[in-house]
Amino acid sequence: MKRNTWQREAVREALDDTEGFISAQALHSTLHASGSPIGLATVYRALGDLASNGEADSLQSPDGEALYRACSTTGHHHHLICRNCGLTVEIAADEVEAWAKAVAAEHGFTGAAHVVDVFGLCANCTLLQAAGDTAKLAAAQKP
Amino acid sequence: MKRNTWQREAVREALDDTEGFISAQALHSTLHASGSPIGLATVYRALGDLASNGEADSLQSPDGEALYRACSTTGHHHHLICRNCGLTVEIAADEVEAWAKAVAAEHGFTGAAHVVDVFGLCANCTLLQAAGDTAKLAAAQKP
DNA sequence: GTGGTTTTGACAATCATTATCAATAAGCCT
DNA sequence: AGGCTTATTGATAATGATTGTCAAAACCAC
Ligand SMILES: [Zn+2]
Ligand SMILES: [Zn+2]
Ligand SMILES: [Zn+2]
Ligand SMILES: [Zn+2]
Repeated sequence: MKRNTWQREAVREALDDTEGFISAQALHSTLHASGSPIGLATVYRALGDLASNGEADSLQSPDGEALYRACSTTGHHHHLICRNCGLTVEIAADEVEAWAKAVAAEHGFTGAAHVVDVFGLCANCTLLQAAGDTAKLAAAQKP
Repeated sequence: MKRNTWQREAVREALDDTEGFISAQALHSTLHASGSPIGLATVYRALGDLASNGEADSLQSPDGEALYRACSTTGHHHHLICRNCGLTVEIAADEVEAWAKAVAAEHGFTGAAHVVDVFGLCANCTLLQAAGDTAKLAAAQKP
């Protein structure tokens, strides 16, 4: 049977307190920084479980790292992510869902799943960059 | 200046001879198997260069491995990929391009790029699976 | 051909993630 | 509350992909 531990709850809360997507490593650092003695392997396991349960969304960063996020939207959706500060917007796109389904069917593919993410610079980070304010840009940068 | 070496050409040709997406490691194995003494680091570098030049497409596999492919379509496009045998179909989708651009603009994001891939079981692999022919399924499986 | 510069490749180093496995602690029963 | 069974934890080792290093080899313009 599945047991409730403070570790799992700590990971869930830390993820809730995080605005954008975050890696297992970074979340572990955050937890440690706030005094939690939770182990790294446990963070990996908890995040994996949350993702399986659908309580967290996960995606691969452009450089191949797995990132997680506790999304407010419960159903299937996609993300618009700032590549500097990590700010994330949840996007529902029935249009894209239909397209993905149609494309797979058209070519005889079954059991189709899709990966759809948009990465860019959010309005704020764009301003900072335009102003050449590298200091603030770096400060806003996600870990 | 950029120099021409048989190694780079070997990687380009090996990639051309590969039907679906392939990892650097797998391509290196393939090359070795066909008698080439090319080094692993060189394969990584060559694939990275090809991807930068736009001569190859790259994407992150669901488990975070970087995969490469020499696509016939020159322009921007996306992929429908069999998760068993690697069979890949190139897909142009103006609809999705427009959507991605609109979504980014709507939220004030700039310099937007997008990741759009569809994974599924191709018609052939679907048949094999339906027939419970695990042997052939495994045989068709990509390395 | 020669020489300056780029590229290669064996190997070490890094980084994320997973496997181990003994010690711990949840939940259940009494 | 105390004890038992077993899922869970966490320190650490192991794995696997990718990148860094740097001396030796290969290109190419002259
Ligand atoms: Zn931002
Ligand atoms: Zn979708
Ligand atoms: Zn297939
Ligand atoms: Zn596109």
